[in-house]
Amino acid sequence: MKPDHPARTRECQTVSELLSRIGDKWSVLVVASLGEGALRFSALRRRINGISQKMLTTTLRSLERDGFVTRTVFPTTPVQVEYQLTELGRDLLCPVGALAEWAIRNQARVDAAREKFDRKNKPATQRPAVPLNV
Amino acid sequence: MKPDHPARTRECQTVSELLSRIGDKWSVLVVASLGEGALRFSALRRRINGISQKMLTTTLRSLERDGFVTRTVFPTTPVQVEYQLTELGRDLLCPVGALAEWAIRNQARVDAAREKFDRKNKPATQRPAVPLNV
DNA sequence: CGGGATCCCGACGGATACTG
DNA sequence: CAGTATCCGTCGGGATCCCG
Repeated sequence: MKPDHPARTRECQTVSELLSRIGDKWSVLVVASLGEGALRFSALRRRINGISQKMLTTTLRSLERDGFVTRTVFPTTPVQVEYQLTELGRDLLCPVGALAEWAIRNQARVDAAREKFDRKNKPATQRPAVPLNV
Repeated sequence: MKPDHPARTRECQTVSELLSRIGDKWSVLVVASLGEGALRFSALRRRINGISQKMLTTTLRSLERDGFVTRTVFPTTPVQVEYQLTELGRDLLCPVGALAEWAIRNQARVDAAREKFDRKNKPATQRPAVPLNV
């Protein structure tokens, strides 16, 4: 296939769309947390550490919709809800894991590049912190 | 390392942060477009197809800051600016490519899951399309 | 040509309160 | 316990105009 083949563009958009979904603030953390086994709502929330219950719900719904997790309700009192990766979800963990390794290995390089860029271009972007008491 | 080792959490956050950056609307498309060689601003904009000049600028600045692309200005009249992947940027293309392949291979599965979910849960979320001429 | 500066709007996401 | 509902601020991102 030619580098600038039309289909190439569509494929990139497909990737873009996937990244738009799992590239949000919490999806990857949720999927990774479920990577080692099923978890209940509260357990997930405790494990993820900064997530609000609203965003956990939203994220789980989205992942369920896309077929990455299943949601099982146990009609106890009070209710228990268990979340678990589907086979598609576990499958997704592979390429995401590769990206994860890359991110961990190259984090220092990115940080260094960023510092260098900031030092060079915008030493003046510093906030006055407090504009005094006018 | 234990599955719930504290460092595990930090690593996931690192991955989350990377995804937050390249998971935006255009970064991957830009990086992919530059994957086959350097391009000028206008060429990039023509190639990407729906991007505004503001977002192309913003995205390129961000990628430059993180050390993924270089920006070279040719002081002709009018100016020419060429963008090119760094070694870090080309390196990033590997895991992203893996994710890309996954997205392309499993697109149908995700779409199917989504349709199924929507049919089951929300047949009423359909928009009125056009609210008539009030 | 390659942007910078503004305006504007909708989506994302946090905080809080309430419910089955 | 596992949400839903509401309010609200922030930010992404498009449109438009201008500039060296």
